[in-house]
Amino acid sequence: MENKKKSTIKDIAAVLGLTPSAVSKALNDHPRISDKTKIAVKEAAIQLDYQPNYLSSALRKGKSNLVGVIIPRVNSHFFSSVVENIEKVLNLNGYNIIMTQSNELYAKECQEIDTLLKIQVDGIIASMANETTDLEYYQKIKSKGTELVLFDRGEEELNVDYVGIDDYKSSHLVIDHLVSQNCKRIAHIAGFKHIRIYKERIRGYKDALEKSGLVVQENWIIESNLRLDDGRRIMQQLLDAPERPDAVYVAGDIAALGALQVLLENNIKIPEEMALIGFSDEPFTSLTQPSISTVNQHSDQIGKLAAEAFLERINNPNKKIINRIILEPELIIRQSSNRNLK
Amino acid sequence: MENKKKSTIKDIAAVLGLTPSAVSKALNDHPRISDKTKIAVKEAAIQLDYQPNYLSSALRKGKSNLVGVIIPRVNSHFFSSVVENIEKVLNLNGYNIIMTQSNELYAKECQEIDTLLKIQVDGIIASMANETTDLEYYQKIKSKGTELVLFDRGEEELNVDYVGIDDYKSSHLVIDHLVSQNCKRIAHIAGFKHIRIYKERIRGYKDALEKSGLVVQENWIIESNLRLDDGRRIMQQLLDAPERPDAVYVAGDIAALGALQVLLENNIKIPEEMALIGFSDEPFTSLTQPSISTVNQHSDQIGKLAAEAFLERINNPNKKIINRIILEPELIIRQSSNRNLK
DNA sequence: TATTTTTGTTCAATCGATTGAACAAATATA
DNA sequence: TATATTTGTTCAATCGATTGAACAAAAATA
Repeated sequence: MENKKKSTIKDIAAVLGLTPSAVSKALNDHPRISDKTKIAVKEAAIQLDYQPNYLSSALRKGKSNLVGVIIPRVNSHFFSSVVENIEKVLNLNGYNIIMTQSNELYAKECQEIDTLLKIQVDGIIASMANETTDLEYYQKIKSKGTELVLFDRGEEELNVDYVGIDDYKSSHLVIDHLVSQNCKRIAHIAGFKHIRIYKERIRGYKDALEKSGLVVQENWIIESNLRLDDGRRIMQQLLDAPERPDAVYVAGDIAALGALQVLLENNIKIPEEMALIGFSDEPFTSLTQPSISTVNQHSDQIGKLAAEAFLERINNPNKKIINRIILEPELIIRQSSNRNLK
Repeated sequence: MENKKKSTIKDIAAVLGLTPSAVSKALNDHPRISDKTKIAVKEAAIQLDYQPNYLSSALRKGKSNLVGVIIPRVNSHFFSSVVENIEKVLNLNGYNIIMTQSNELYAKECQEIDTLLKIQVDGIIASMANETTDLEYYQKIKSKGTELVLFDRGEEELNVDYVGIDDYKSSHLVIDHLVSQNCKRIAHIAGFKHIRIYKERIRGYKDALEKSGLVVQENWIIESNLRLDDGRRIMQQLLDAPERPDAVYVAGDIAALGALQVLLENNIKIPEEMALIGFSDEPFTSLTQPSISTVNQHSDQIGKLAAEAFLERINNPNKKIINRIILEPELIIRQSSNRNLK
């Protein structure tokens, strides 16, 4: 049962009376090898169930054909969909991916980067953890000569290819819609300002309010980790405040779900008394009662484009231009903010 | 900025006037190397920012120190928690893990196995996809001499180490509890019978009913993929039937959530008119209104034990005994089945 | 002093595949 | 026929680290 002897090019060579190098060249379609030999070698390879030794060829070629993907967490539809699409594109191009998650922790992220560099991946495609402010480890990736592409959460200072959506514009879509629904007092459950995407959403929120002639109240911009509990806690806080908002724009769907729970528990009418909008178009937003309006980030496109950016770079190592691909956000209007529908 | 030259043992040797082999031995604490040399080598290694080349040592030693983990899907608390704990234990022992997901698809699972074998992982820890009935690919892992440990979803015929819970007993806990709540007509939204764990849950369900003197109705055992929609569809079906059950035991939490949604939409009183119990203790079960009773599978323990089983085996390659570790399930009683509380 | 043992290091082969150079044979050209 | 070109294969070095054997020097024993 146990057939542990893996065959090598040496074995094939022995069978056919050739040298290992001839076999190697035949398998790699070297022009100087005759078609007759190539066919014979390839048949023998199948006969012997030959599998190339990845380690040795990677060592020799200085190329592993492995790409590391680092995401904050995996149980989010957005991130797992991005990874799925990265994988799809890279597999077609002979690469395999290694997926790791930082769990939003800087220390874990550093450890994952070290592991990936150790196994000598050809590149890393990453979205940064919430905690990450020190970019030293990302510099390290570049200084080792490993390709780096960031998506969604990425900082401009790193000067690497980036794929994401226009967060500033997303906020405009959200606020304009809420204003059209006649909302006047719009609060924002925000992500942390030190992360670029959340900073942009806050900036867009403020500018869009001013554009519509509404006043920006600083105490209605509340930063958090955007976990379920954060959404619950902050929504309760908003309800308890002397002046209640009549709409809440949450920078993440999970926190929006928490907010929704609190609203339901307090028998607040949605969207009449309070409109609610989330961010990311997680699948559950269409399943809740009422369903939650949200912003579609085009996770499939992001994954595809990030993978292509990596391929582009690995195939043109001395390319100097940095690509920043910014996709158009799309507002998905559901029950939680649509006063006309009800 | 770009400091691409990675240093090797050769560089260290050159600096100290030694040979590469002396350096290698010094770094690996070979007994025949003097302490003086060891210290000098290790200092030079730090000075030169030396990182061992994983590929070359893996090639030479025939050992990658990489373990592949295959799970059906990653956006489930149970699986991601198992992976987290596998990683924790293995990292401490000098291994790194590569996590992949099958998305419950047999074809994807085969592809992932091929990838993992290609990068020559030292072992694979896996939970099988729902679709998988053909065990050929798992045989392949073993025949290549790669260690294999299964958890949760695993088949006995494969004859490999396994970690899971006692599914038969779980059903007894569930049914006994429902009976104690005075439920008489208990339906079972089941997983597919061809998968051992679901078969066991069904067997336990039947036996427990009989033990309590209740009649087993075959049309109240409905197999499915246990997705959210399956739960919704089947619950609706049960509500529309001439005789309604007064309790439903669902073999998965996601499907239980679907069932709960339908019950709420139909204004059925829970647990008075209908009690509901899920399986896996996914975090959301405690967040719903009402919260869902469920079975705790000890994901942390499973991950830890699976990793330890792998280590045990890799350290004793000629060990013949197969370990089957079966953990005790724990019933978590929440609002959806506790008639006394309300 | 001669011989054995211990210690510290170097030598050389190895893991498996790749690749430019070298070489011989076959074919084409002058 | 002599020379140039093309074709098919082998040779040998290489990627970087590891490891048993060999060797020389130092220390211990007879």
